[in-house]
Amino acid sequence: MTPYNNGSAQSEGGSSGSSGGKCVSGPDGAILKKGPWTAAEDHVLMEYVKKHGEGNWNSVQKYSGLNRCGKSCRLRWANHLRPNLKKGSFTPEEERLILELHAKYGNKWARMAAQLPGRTDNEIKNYWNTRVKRRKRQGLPLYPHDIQHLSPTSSLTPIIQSPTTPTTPSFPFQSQGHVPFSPTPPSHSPMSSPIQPFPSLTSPSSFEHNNSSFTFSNPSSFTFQRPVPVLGAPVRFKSFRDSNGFSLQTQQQSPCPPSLDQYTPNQLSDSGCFQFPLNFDPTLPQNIGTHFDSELMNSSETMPKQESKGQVNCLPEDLSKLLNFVPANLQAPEWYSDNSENSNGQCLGVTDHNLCLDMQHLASLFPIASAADYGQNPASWDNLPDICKGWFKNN
DNA sequence: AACTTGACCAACCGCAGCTTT
DNA sequence: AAAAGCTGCGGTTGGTCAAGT
Repeated sequence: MTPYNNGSAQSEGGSSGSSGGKCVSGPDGAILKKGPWTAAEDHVLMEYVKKHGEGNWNSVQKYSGLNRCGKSCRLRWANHLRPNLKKGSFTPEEERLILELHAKYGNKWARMAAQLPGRTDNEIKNYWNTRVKRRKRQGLPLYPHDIQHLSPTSSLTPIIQSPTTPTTPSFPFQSQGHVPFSPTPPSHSPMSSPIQPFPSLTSPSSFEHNNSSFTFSNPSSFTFQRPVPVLGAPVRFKSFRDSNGFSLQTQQQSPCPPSLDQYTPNQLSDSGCFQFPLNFDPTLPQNIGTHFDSELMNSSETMPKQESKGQVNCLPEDLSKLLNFVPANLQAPEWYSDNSENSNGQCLGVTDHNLCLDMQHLASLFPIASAADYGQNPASWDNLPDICKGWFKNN
């Protein structure tokens, strides 16, 4: 019945389940369960995450008694249990976006998912593979004509491939002197590449840094090269401390969320959630956008990974100032709100959408409050763009 | 009604990259 | 510097269901 044999397969090998391989047995040799999750298991996992936050997936079994390997727990959480997940079929807008993103990035599902709030890489991947199959059978091109130009293989040759074959296009033009545009740039770990140059929030109206541009036309309108999007998943940032002493931690180091006591009352809402301390004006014109320049983006995407490492510790001071308003123990990726409508609705405009994602991305870098609060705080992280507007307004 | 096919979905696997020891 | 551990990503597999034959 179930494709996942709970006995035989697990007896093979002796993997601890803590590495990237099969989840066959726990650290103590206990047989780990595979296959579909039960409601009870879901509940246990939910409770665990509420209590300890995300990360430390290999501890789930240890502390919750759940007989699942860490990988399985992470996957279950990311794809099914985490708040704000959208269920159901993709909307036409989402489908369109997927096409565009795939034309740009290739099979970078996580990257695409980062730009589709509430959607998981797995969903997108499944959707795409299904689409590939269908289009192939129908003899249709993968991309509509108006999107094909985005594709690096804009030769308009239908990119029909086996669904099991990576659909990452090749780049026949690269040898023809075109600007290399890799849809599958070097894969960046969310936090290994995080460090696209951050803008200096008090800098002159514009500047360039390395190959990226950041323009700052007025305090409430700016563009910057979006960082490499990340999945709304826990980040690998173990810790970070800037020159001002700001520290950033994930649950990996601090499984139990620290108390909020250390924050001033105006940093915490009644519900204990963080609020931006400045005079936040929700009526501020929605004129903060990102300048989404694929070429610029590209240039950074191809940045050697080593660079990012060096940049981790050189956040501009002004950004650090901004970040200082964000409690280090806040623990909430962008989806930490049970109001999906709200979350999605805040990212309506195309440009704001990008910014929103970026800010959510940024937000996801910071662990938020007690995880028990998630779902009760629709205004915690999803409003980071607005938070920034408030910041700009007051600076 | 039984069978086939396609779409959708959930979950596993292996690998790679990063962090920690 | 190397090994071990952890996490995330992309590819793949296989079950379920609905529509078609």
